[in-house]
Amino acid sequence: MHEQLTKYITDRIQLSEADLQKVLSCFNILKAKKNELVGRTGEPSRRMFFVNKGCLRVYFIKPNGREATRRFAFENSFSTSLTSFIDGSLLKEDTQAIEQSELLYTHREDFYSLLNTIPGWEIFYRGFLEYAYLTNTRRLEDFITLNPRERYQLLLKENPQMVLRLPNKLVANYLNITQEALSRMKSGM
Amino acid sequence: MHEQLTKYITDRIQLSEADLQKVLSCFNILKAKKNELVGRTGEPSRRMFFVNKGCLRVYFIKPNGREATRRFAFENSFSTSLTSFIDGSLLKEDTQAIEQSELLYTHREDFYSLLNTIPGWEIFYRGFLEYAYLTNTRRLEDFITLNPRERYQLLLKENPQMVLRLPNKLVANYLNITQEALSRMKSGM
DNA sequence: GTGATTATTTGATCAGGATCAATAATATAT
DNA sequence: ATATATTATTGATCCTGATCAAATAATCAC
Repeated sequence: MHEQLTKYITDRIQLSEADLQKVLSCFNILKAKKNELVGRTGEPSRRMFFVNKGCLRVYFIKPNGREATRRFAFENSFSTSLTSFIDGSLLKEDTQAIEQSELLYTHREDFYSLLNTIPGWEIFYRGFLEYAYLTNTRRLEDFITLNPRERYQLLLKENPQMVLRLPNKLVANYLNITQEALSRMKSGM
Repeated sequence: MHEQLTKYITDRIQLSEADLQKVLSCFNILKAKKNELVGRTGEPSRRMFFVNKGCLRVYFIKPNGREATRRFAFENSFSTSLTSFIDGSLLKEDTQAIEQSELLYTHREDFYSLLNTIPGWEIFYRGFLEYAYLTNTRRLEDFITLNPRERYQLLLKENPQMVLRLPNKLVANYLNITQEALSRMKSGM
């Protein structure tokens, strides 16, 4: 059950067998049904998820009441509502399993205690933060430099599986365009 | 010369006097003239700046040849081209002193060696990364949820000194709108 | 201080994508 | 399997902010 997570971690940092077991013991299993929310706005629980199978979607509600997708997390990736995870505040986003999913999760408190007890874990978290920053920066840059059509073409080029795997509605939402506009783009107009 | 930096650091982490001196000794002084570039796209040098006085602007060139402002850094804040600082790659952005400025800087190599030699420094950097992530996330959210007019109004509300201090051209660029549009917004249409 | 450059304002036009509406296709539940 | 709900497509219209252009105003360099 923890093989994928083990590989993910040991690919990134070096840990003694004992420390690795200590880390793994902080992760619990959670099976989520399609469309189930595993994190809800306003909840105090901040969990860090690792996706074994399936897909998570983090989104928030815009002032106009519509949803805005923050990101997707597919197999073998970590996902959390990082803004709340960082400062311990209540969740400001929902996290939804958009497919039937198999997740591992650790509570914020356990995660942070690992930072103090396992030397390598600070490096792991640093790497996580750096990667999160890079990803975010790239996404912001895409919004600043590209129009909707160009954003779609970039996604298609760099993440074709996302376009294939997800319903139009979610792809459009992630690109911050209407599904009508995406539909027209796909049909090549 | 290092008083502001000392305060900035000691407000955030606890350091022995010896460690503090070790940190401070890594920072050099740089006076920059208005419009001078203190970091250029393609350069190998990755420096972390602390603004004692003046203002830095980080920007990159869009595919269409125009500039896009990543952020401004005013007095008492750190600034670096973080994407290159993180992975050691060549600079992908310019950093410009938009006013006559007084800067302290440390080289990436020195900064990273502090991470290994001074225990508290890892915490300092973690805080820096977390803050950078939060800032970036908020900015991305603004682009996703607000139209140009609303972005301007938000900036005016949350950062009025930025609108007052900077030329329209740069404010507009930061908001990713044309200066014509900003001019019309300011005149209240 | 004067000329030259750069920034701001104002006007006219245009286009991309949003919105609204209706239908068709899929997926879901019982 | 059928009914229901959700998602996708297509069409018509509209609106915001971009673009282009020209005139002023403000800065800068010498």
